[in-house]
Amino acid sequence: MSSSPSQFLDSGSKHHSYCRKQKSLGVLCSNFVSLYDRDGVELVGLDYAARQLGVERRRIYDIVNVMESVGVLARKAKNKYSWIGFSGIPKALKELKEEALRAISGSDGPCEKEVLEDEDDDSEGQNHDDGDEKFSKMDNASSSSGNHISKARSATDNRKEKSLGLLTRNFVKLFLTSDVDTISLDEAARLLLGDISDLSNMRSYNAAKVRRLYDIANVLSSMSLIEKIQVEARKPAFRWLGTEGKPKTDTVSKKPGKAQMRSDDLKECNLTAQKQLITKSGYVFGPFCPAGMTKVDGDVEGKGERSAQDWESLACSLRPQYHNQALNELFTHYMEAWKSWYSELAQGSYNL
DNA sequence: TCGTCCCGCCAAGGT
DNA sequence: ACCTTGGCGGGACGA
Repeated sequence: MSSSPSQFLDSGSKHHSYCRKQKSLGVLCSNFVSLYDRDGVELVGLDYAARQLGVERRRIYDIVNVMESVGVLARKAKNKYSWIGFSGIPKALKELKEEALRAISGSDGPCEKEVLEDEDDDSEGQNHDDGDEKFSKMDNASSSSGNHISKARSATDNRKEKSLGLLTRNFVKLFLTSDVDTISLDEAARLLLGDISDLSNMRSYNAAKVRRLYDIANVLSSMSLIEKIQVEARKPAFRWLGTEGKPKTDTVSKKPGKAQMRSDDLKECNLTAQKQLITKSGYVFGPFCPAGMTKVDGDVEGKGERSAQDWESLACSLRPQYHNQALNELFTHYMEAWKSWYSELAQGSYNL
């Protein structure tokens, strides 16, 4: 199923072996964004996306889930999402924050447990996250500290509690409600960790969650909502950039917020180039040329056909820097791919 | 060595 | 019954 040639990933892979980096969720997310973040795009078809990006559908779910959690996408129907774009992030974050604050204030009882929206929220999982006052109480979906109380939660709840989307929201809430903008992986894992009651399983459970955290972090950082930093050896952490991590439509070069002016690595960031690549939503991203951009598959997606020239000039003149070095390197690769693709296009008809 | 995280199995949920 | 969704963790990759 993933055999369809990916214009994104395979363009240059014919000659060499497998490269793990090319397959990363972060890169995939970037490509996904490139594919959809343009004028006229309203619907996102999972199949189409998977085909275009040359990945199996399963990967699309991962991306879509975290993107939906931060308001970039909204599920419309089976296989269909509507593209809201980065402009939807502020609102989503606001809601998340309110939700989290409400939980903290515990307006109604103990700590409100995670909203299993569409669910009748049957139990009153109070959470017991021991002592991290600097972080708000996270609604530990699965916490159910009172291993006695809701022991027998429905399988559905159970499943939802562990969803990538929920984990993403909780992860984001950590930042939104705490007074720090950096959280170590350890901390995040611990705070988002569910059931601590069973120590025997804790290790593997935690490990599994950490894996998800990596997934989430990759997607979020590829959207510049967070960035991964290294506090100390072997102690990765995530820094919150939020909506300030990227310029908004009309505030491209406005005064940076706390997060925007991150030091070192970000300093590297080529803001000049970024300014030139503002999408309709004001988001800045790498000009990976999404195959299919010139051709609008009958499938809803991208009515935004834009002249190849536009893209070419973008590709030639811009060279955005990613916080993620891997992305940076990869970008170089894509530039090559782009060039060859474009020359092919220039020569003859390039039919997708 | 060990942090990172791809990959795909397979179960739950939906139609 | 078949399809979609997505949890999950083995194990490969890379620093």
